[in-house]
Amino acid sequence: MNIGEAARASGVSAKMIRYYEEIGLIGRADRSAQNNYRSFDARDVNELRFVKRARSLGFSVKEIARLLSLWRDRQRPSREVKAIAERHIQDLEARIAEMQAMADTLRELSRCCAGDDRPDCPILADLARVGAQ
Amino acid sequence: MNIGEAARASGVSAKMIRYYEEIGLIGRADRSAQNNYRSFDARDVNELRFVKRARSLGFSVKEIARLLSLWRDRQRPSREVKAIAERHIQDLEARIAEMQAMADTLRELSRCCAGDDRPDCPILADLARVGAQ
DNA sequence: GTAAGGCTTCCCATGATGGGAGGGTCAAGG
DNA sequence: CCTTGACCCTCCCATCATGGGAAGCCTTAC
Repeated sequence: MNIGEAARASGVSAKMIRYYEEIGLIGRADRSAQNNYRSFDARDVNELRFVKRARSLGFSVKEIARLLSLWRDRQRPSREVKAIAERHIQDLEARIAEMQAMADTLRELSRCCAGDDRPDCPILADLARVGAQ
Repeated sequence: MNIGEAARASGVSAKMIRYYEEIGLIGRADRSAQNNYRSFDARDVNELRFVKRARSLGFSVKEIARLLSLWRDRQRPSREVKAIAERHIQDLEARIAEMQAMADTLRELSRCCAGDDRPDCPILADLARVGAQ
């Protein structure tokens, strides 16, 4: 299977497959001796799908590297996997809370803004406010 | 006022002040003829505080450029400011929803994971799952 | 034989931020 | 007068994951 087909089968772009290989997230693919094309098998595609799914859950490449190695290790303690997941959940929750606070503030400011032809604007007034940053 | 003092007064790092100047978000600061140091006044600091506050609400530099120009324009229609804010709120909401979905999925997987010495792990099982990406 | 499409590598850009090197400037104190 | 420390300057590099695009080789089909 060439890289294009592996990309289609896994949902990871050819560009990203090469990148993941370069940074060592996935192993170096075999090469055809004739044309130097990368060659993938079903195992590789499964690995790429794993990466794809983990990315879609927001894991960083670094976290995925760890998850992949735990996945390969039949003796892994599930504790370690769970710990990575929990840490990531906390990270997501923190970022969500931060953005939620931004959105709440903005909704309130927007609610108070007439949004017409007049120049008076509580949104700008808030941004220009001297106090609390 | 030198850049260090302006940084302290505005909460924007000296590094970022130079960057904002370079990309044209703020005007080029006057320079002392003697030593070529940038020179800031209260007006500049107010502008930097505006930028700082807008960044803390998650606006991109591009959006802030627009907000700054509306702020300077006494004839601005508040409609335009509100439109920018509303778009940004929607953007935030979309990103929050996305991260919320990730967190929900992960919480469920984590809840089902024993997190002990045994290798069985529904989190890895989900990542390795062949179906729906 | 040629055209299309796939593969290769290499370089560049993104967005906002920080780190650090190498070198000029200034003020205070010995 | 000289040193020291605290500024300031510019320039380059790194982050993180992703895509764009160029130049060039290979293969397949017509």
